[in-house]
Amino acid sequence: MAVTLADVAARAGVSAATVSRVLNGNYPVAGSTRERVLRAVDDLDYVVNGHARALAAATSDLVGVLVNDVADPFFGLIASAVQGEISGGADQPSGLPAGAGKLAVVCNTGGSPEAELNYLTLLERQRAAGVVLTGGAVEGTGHSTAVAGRLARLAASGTRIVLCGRPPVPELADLPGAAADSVMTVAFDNRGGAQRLTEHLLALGHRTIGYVAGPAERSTTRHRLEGHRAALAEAGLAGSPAELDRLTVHGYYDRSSGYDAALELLRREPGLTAVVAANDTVALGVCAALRERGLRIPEDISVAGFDDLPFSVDAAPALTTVRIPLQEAGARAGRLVMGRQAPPPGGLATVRTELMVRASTAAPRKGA
Amino acid sequence: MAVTLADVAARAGVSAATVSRVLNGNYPVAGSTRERVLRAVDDLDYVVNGHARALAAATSDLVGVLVNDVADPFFGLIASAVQGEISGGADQPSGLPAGAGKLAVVCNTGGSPEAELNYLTLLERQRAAGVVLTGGAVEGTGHSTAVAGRLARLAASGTRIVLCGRPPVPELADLPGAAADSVMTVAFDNRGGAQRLTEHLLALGHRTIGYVAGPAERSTTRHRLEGHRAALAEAGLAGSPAELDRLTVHGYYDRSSGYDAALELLRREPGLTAVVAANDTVALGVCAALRERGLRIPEDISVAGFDDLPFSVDAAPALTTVRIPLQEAGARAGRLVMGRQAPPPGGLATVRTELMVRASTAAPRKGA
DNA sequence: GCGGTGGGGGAATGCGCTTTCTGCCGCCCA
DNA sequence: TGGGCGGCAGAAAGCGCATTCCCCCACCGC
Repeated sequence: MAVTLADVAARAGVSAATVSRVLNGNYPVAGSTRERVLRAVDDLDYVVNGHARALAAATSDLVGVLVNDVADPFFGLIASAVQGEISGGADQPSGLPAGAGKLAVVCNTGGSPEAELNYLTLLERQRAAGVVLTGGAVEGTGHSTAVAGRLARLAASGTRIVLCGRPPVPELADLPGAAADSVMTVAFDNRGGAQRLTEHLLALGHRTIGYVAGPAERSTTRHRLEGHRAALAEAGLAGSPAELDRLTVHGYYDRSSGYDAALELLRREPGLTAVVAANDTVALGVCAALRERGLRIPEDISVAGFDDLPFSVDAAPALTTVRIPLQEAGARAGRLVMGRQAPPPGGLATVRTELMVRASTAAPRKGA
Repeated sequence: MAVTLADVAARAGVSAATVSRVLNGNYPVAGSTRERVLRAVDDLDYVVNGHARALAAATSDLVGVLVNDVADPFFGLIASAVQGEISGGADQPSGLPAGAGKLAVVCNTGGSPEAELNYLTLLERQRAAGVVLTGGAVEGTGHSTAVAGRLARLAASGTRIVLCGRPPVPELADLPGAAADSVMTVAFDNRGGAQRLTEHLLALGHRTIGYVAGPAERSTTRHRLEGHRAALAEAGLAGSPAELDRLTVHGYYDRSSGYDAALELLRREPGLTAVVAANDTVALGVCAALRERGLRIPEDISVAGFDDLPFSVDAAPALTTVRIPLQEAGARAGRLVMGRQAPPPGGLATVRTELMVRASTAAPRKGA
């Protein structure tokens, strides 16, 4: 049915080996022969069988990209950037001949640890050339150990691993031989960003700041919360753990969680003058809830987000937030996973975050 | 290095064939034998080689999803939904045994026709089980013919094809044999939605309506524009082609295009009372430009978008737009491409769009 | 003119798995 | 008791390609 190498060889009057060599260009072939082969390939509309090639050459042109949810711009931006890098450099996905580009397999884990593990297995099955893990790690349970195990096996079999926006995995630091070098991390400075954000609020005069955190078991949640509390502590506002927890509500990284959390915070502390959200999406939910309660932003209450997603600047009002250069981070992860860029020292690179002060934060009202 | 079927067979004291049968469960194997094999698999941490399997069985667990840009929520939402369906049903991506789920290969074409073609070749190379093409088609050039050709070949080789948010390809209607049934379309009613949107504006009393269209050669752009003009014509406001074109500016589907286009429209027609944008993202850019010009929305000028992306409700003001059930459409496309749902009659399903009237549109000022 | 040399091409092997095609064994029925 | 049959398992033939090894044939130097 399908056209095979042998068909092309027959038509060009050469052996299959020669066709293979022409296609891969890794062996000298006379110009005239090459031309005949190429013409035959064209005539027959031949397309190599990737599986056969992968099997014979023990290589793969797949790179897995694990994300919590592609529909979330945070991950979409990263995935897009990774994809741009791995599919044949800066320009278009390479044509037939070159083919240095690889295919991105985007895996939606939905934030589920089991799904993450399953996808890792699927990728191992496909002998993926590389894997990019994005989003915060799930901590606490045995999950991180399980992931570490899978990653170790992947790394051992030559798969390059890049953690993007996720802390390094200690278990992977001391892998035998070259495997250790194939695990790299592009981390975000969540802690520092969160700290600067809260410092900004404190500088404006806020003293009663609510915090809408993400799911408790995620590293991203923890780091941002730590940064927030570090700022509080430095300002001498640490308070008791109970007090801190009273002004902290956990939820998911989505709009409705922000909405619910804002209501809850208001119930716990009507004197709130500012709310920091886990991310911009959550912040939008917070704003919606506050507005429905008749509060004006930022006159009555300030709101801040995180990530600086594209829509944040168009929100009402424009959101004060912390910018993470997601596309740059994703691009870098893509280059690393492709082996096109030297690994950073220690295999760890941390991308800076930047405070973006906009219209959703202001000094609290005098009365407050 | 890697553990193979033979290793497992040896450890279990059976032949490779038996191991294969246990793993695939497509042949009777005695319970005790199965158990021994399973234990060996577990002991050895065996993971099948997907390429070898694909080669031998002439099947693949890859499904390509072509999008213009994953970072764009429009495509992210669709991709996410498709992905959810193909990776093992409603729940998590199937574990090791079942394995009915497939992997989604998300391909960012960046809207480039060549990239689209290249990806199609790459997917053919991987003998993809299915391909979902999203986003409007590029019309006019020879591109659609080229795409039709590639799709025809894919379909002929058993790959299921689903066009999502893209008009049917006429050349593919009369493929020989079963191939015709493997091409399906989930279209969006862009035309109808656009028409209802403009009718809404007309009903409010607007008579001078600017239109910020997408790239001229895309089918989506054309359909929305047609709907818009159909509404105008029905209201007896058709005007001359020149007049229509004067109030139409083309750009990309991004924020900055909307920004620039709004300025241009204002220059051409200061008396504008409403602007319809190609999509919500563009509408945001339009709003930003208008606001900078000191115009209030909707008091001075109304703005409408399209798609009803998640952020639209949180924009300032909340955007009037046309909702496309993207996740449902994507999920349907996913089911179709997996063969889990019977193809719609004629292979064509059209998803309805719904007018969402919100705060960005209102009656024009009396003076205008 | 002869052995040497090296560029170019073919034959054959194997990658790891699926899948006939056989074949063995124990059981039932005549 | 013997022929058959059903339930299982093994042997082996590929799937389509990359690659190693080998060979052939100019062409060169002596």
